[in-house]
Parts: sequence; structure tokens; C-alpha cells
Amino acid sequence: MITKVLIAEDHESANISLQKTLEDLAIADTAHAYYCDDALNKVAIALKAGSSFDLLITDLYFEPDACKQTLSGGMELIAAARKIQPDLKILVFSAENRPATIDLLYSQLDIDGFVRKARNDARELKEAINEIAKHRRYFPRHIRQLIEKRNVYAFSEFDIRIITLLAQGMLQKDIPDHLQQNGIKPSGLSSIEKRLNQMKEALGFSKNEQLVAYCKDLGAI
Amino acid sequence: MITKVLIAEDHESANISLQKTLEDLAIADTAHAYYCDDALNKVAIALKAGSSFDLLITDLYFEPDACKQTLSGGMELIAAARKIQPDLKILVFSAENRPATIDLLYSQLDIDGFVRKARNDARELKEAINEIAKHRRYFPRHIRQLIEKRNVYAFSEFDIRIITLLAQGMLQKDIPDHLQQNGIKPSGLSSIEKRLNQMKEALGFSKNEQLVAYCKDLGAI
DNA sequence: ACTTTTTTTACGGGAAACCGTAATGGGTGG
DNA sequence: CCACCCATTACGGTTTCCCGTAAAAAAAGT
Repeated sequence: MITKVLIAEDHESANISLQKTLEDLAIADTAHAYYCDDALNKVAIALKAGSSFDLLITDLYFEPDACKQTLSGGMELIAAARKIQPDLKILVFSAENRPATIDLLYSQLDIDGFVRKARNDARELKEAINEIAKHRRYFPRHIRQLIEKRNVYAFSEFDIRIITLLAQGMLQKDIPDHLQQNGIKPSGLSSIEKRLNQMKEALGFSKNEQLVAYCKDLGAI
Repeated sequence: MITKVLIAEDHESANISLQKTLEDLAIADTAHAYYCDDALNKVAIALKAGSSFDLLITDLYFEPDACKQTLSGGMELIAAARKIQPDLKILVFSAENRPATIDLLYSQLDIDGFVRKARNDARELKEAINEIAKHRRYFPRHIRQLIEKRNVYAFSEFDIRIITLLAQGMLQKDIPDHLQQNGIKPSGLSSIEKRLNQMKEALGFSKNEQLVAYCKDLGAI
């Protein structure tokens, strides 16, 4: 049963609607955090006081402002919170729609549910919370489809490095030097060409511009 | 005095918080539209019935779904609504933060206020509505600063077309044929090269890959 | 209608990228 | 130590892209 919830969300309006949604579910014991550091702090304090939170609802992206934060965003908050309270249920509520990121949340950070800020998000929130209360994970079907459809090619660190450099305007012929200076191997121009070709081949592309666009959509760069 | 408000917003959660915020301002007469077409329709009906809306609060981006719409988004809705009811006050509530777009809203579409979905958005909404009720426009300071920066490049239809084709893998040398077949001019290869050069120059880029990455980040393609 | 200005297109030399092939180098097993 | 395999690198020819210049076409001004 979920009775005590922490909402980590910088948007005041999103906080209001989350509050309202929780009220509809008869969950009255809610706390709000507008910054990641504060959220983690509240989790720790509640844990020490023996009245730990059952559920953390968090956004992924927090707008930076004057308050310097040690946690850079929702991802780090999730990892940190799980570290100090492994049984904490976590529901991500975000506008994120890049499959790679959502996939990462499920597979690496092991979250319990993801609801995208979209058309029927309030209804989905309720469904998600109900599912999580029953110790089930909440995977909306359209999210699963996104992940399965897009997960065609797994980029390596090396791949991402090359594409990032291209997207930053570095000439292909200048990449070998750069890689060597950073102690990355292989660094030969032919190796770079080979890698780019394999990626394009695997995805049915013909130009580097397509790779850049694809990686941007995936959130890989 | 503002007493009757129409909310055009596809996100259920945003609708909830807007509703709540309006309640706080003692504005009870609110209507909701989850699609642009429906919003325009409601404006028209209310106008004909002699009980027109005082204020339209609208998002800019509406997620496409099964319901085919004639209005593509908030921009078109604003223009269409103003056309049938010129005295309608319009407040845009959006996550948009590109100065060029916000500037366009004020200078071309002549909106009465813009509140960005961000940290203190609920408070800003109240301020904005109060200002608009006094027939003043609401320009948050940080928005003004964004606009003044102006160091952004405004892409034309033609620019976007070219970059989109590149991002889809079309060879630069094949673009002229494609443009001619679609009756777009100019279509010469030199014109395309010139345009690409101007864009890169304006943004301090050297490669097409950078343009693709930049446009992806902007959501322009 | 004619000139001027601007935009668009055509062309050519040089740089970068693409692609296949060959040579090099570092491990592994014999 | 040698032979072998694999990954990496080097090289040369071709295509595409880049960039400057000039011709042609279109638009604007007189």
C-alpha cells in the first residue's frame, strides 16, 4: 500500500496536478521538492526518522538556477535515492520521449514506472500508481513499442564519440589526431571510416547526416 | 474583468493545474479543449451565443493522434481565434523557450501574455492573468532578455527543406532534381550551396552535420 | 523599353569523403 | 621462434562536396 509520497518536480504547475491526482487516490501524505538535492535530503530524513517514503515521483530534467545542485537531474536522484533506500518505489513523470532514455530507466535504473507528460497523463498516473502499489511495474504499451522499434542498433562508446565529433563540426580527417591525443584507439582514419560504414550499413543509411539525426532522436548524443 | 476562460491544452495534468490556478483567482467559468479544432469551435459557439470568452489560455504544441485536425497547433489556433473574435485576450502557456518563437508570438500574433512552463509557472500564471485583466500585456523579464539576445538564426521553409533532405540521406547533388520535381525554386545546386553556407556562417558552423544536430535540438526538423 | 541591381544558375579547380585493396602490427597457438 | 589470424593502418582512385567566378535570368528602378 502506498501512503507516503515524495514529489520531485521543479514545475509548480506539474506539482499542483500531481498533488490533485494523489488526492483523487486518497493519498494525503505528500511532500514536495523543487530541487533534486532537496528531494534526496527528504528521503534520507524520512528514512532516519523511521517514516520512509513509499513512492518517489520525479521528473528527469530540472531547470538549473541560482541554487547550485550536486545532483544534476532525475537520473542521478533516482540512483542516489535507491542507494540509501533500496525498497523505494520510483515513478518517473517526464516529457521525455526518447526511447534510449526510457529504456535506460527501466533496464539500468530499474524504475517501477514511467508516465509521459502527454494527452492522458493524469489517468495514466493513477493507473501507474495503482500498479506499483500492487508491486507491479508499469509499462505503457506505446512505450514498449517505442523501445522495441528503435532498438535496432546498439552504438558503442566509440561510435558515439565519432558521431559526436562530426556533429560538432570536426572534419573526418582530423578525428584521428583528436583520438590519439585523448588516448583512444583505434585512431586510424580507416578505422573511423569502417565504423561509420558499419553503422550506416546496419541502419540502411547512406550519409553521416542521417546518423547524426538518428542519434539526436535517440538522445544518444 | 476576466470571468470566462477557455483552456486549450492536450496534457491532462496541465489542464488540472490550470483549472486549479483559475479557481484560486475565483474564475469559475472555465471550459476545456484537448484539441485545437475543438478550441476554435468552442470560441465560435460562445461568440454566436453572445457569451464569448474573455481569455484563451493555450499551449503551442499539441500531440497528433488519431483525431485528424485542421489546425496544426497553438499558433494557428491563435490566428484563427483572433480572426473570429478580435478582442479575445490570449495567454500562451508553453514549455517553448526559443526566443525566435516567443518573439513571433508577441510581434506577429500579438498575444497578451506568455508564461513558460517552468519553476514558478503557477505564480506567473496568476500574475499574467491579473495583468491581462487590467488590459496590460505580460512580459516576464527573463523572456524579454531571451528575445533581446537575438543571436538565433531564423530558418526559412527552404532552409528546413534542405536540411531535412540531407538528414534523410539525400546527396547534395541530387537535391536540385528533387526540388524541381516539387516545383520549388530556386533549385540550382549553387543556390543550395549558398544557402547552406549562409546558415553555417550565421551559426559559426563548418559542416552540414552541425546544422542537422542543431535543427534536431531546436525541433526544427 | 532600357538599364541597373539582384537572384539564380552554370562551370571548374581543389579539398574532403568514400571505397576497395594491400601492408603493417600485435597477439595466440603450435 | 615461426606461422597464423585478426584488427588496424596506409595508400590510390573515384565520387561528392566546397568555393570562387562568371554567365544567365529575373526583378526593380528610371
